[in-house]
Amino acid sequence: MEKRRQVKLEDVAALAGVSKTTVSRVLNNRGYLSEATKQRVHEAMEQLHYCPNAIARQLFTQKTNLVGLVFPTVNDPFFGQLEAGLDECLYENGYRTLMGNSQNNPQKEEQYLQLLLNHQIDGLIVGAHNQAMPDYLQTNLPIVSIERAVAPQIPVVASDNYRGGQLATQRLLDAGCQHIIHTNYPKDVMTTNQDRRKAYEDLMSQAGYPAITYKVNYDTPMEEKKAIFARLFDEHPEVDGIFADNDTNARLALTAATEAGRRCPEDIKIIGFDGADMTRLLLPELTTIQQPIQEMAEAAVELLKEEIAGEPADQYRTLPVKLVEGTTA
Amino acid sequence: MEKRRQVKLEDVAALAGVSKTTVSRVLNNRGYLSEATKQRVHEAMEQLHYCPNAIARQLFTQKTNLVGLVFPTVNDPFFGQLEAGLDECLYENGYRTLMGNSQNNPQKEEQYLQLLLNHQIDGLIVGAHNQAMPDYLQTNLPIVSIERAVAPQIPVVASDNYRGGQLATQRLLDAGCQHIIHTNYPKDVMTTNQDRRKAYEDLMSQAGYPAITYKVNYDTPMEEKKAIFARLFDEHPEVDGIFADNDTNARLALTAATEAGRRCPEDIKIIGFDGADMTRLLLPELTTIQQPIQEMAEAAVELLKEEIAGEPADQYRTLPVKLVEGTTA
DNA sequence: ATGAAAGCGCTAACAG
DNA sequence: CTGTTAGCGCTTTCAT
Repeated sequence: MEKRRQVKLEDVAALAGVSKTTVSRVLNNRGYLSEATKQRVHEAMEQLHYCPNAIARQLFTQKTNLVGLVFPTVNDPFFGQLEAGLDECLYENGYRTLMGNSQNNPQKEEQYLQLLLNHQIDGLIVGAHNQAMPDYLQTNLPIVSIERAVAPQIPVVASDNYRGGQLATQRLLDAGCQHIIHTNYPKDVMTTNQDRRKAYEDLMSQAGYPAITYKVNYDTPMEEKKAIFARLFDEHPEVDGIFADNDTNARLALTAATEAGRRCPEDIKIIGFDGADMTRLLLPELTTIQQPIQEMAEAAVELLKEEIAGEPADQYRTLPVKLVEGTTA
Repeated sequence: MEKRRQVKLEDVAALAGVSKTTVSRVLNNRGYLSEATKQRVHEAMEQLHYCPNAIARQLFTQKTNLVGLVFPTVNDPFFGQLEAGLDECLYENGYRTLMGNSQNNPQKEEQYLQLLLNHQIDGLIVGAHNQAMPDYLQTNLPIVSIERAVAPQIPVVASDNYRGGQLATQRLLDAGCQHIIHTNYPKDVMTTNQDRRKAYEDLMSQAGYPAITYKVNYDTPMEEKKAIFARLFDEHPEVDGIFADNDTNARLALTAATEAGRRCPEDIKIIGFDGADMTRLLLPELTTIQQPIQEMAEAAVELLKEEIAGEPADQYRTLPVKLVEGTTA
């Protein structure tokens, strides 16, 4: 191992003609110090280009100022915006962000968790969507979950998914749709997306229509997803409305509809869910239910801070959604 | 500071009736060990739920297995896919990823860099696009740059931007466009995007047409960007082709064109740059120049590994681009 | 207002 | 094959 000799506290102390303690005090601005020594120490630091070694400090304080993020992937309009928001909030609160793309692979999620724990992170924000329930509980690490019911004692930040499902379904019903199909995760995946389904089913039932949900898992390969939507139009030629549980699926539905010879919104109306900035930019014509992503990020960091401070955090924080107008529904 | 008493090496040693050294040896699978002790130590670890403290190890080895990523934001089709790819490659090579969204703010970039250095990261991959040249050079940290000329001695991974610019411009010329306008960063921003402009200018010059480039900086607020494109159609009603330096700008051009009453591709042809998966999914009709994002990520990690290993890394790695067909050009 | 010394948890000479 | 010892760079009692 190469010994890249680093400038350390001791060197600064030697140059300034004081003890390590004093330099440490200057560094942390703690305790009584004469202006004169402060000055001298600062000069010595400058001169040596001193850069404190966070690792050594961490070893002592048992604090890393590192927060892990475990989500399926950052390459997604929703998760990308969310993680960017989280990173920003965390940064403002003095934390650095450790990325963990689980790719919806439970095994990889476990591994990541283990690695992040090894790194002695101060906290964890999770939003991966898996069947399996990871051993997050084994540890007493501060954790916040986003849009996922992980375990009873772990706080969850979520948008008002049920309300969103209502808004979406009602919109299609109001537009005169009678054969509305929904897409969502398999029922055993523990995400709050399931509340969107619940609302859909409730409203369809009230309206006296059958509820039909096509399973589209997050990590289903793209080609397979496309096939599912093609099949949807095949199996249900009567469909005149689609409520997709996220915007990328809505886009696939739109493409499949066009390929099946339907015009949107004349023949079929489509509404999505998420309303991330990038989707709004690239596909502004999509009508969708928008989640307050930035606020969710802020709420999550807020809750995490409370947990880290040892305060009893709220168990659940629900944020409002809204319908944004496009031309597809 | 709360003393959450952690199980440590010493406890395991005590329980197993051996020395710390032996436990350390078992942990790292180093040196000669009898099967019997190995067994006993493993049992003790199990029993105590021992989890090695990476910080302590890092302090000794001077290695953190942490690599910092400094890009404008992860909330972008190109950067999102790139960072996801980088994270995956780094993970496979035993590194964890530290996120650093500089938001194209030179000051924030400096801060991030400083913080990452404090965290004793093993390497850095940068791709922020700023005017200012940060003090990356002060340090002898292994660094790789993506799509940005940072400094002479820092390796750069880039796609063949000049070729991409040629492909795009030629495509528009072939389609009969005579008034092609380009968008790009201001000239003082040190990104390889400038090569796209160069190719455009060269081909336009060859064809005997004037080259007109509208400045659209990455961090220009969205509303302002929209205004720029509206103005473009105002100032150049004769425009019949747009070569945008990235896909989101191409989307803005498309919207502005529609709002100006032009049909695409009948009245105006538009071609973008990047071809990220998310853009392909959400806006498949866009004709664009596709960068091999995954390969770029792999190449960057490859180069970084070489640097970390102390091998002399190549100074430049250029990867091929290709035109992907849409209906806008 | 400043310093000496102990120790955070782990690893690696060097002995035995 | 295993243990003793010193030390990675920093912080903090406890003295003075």
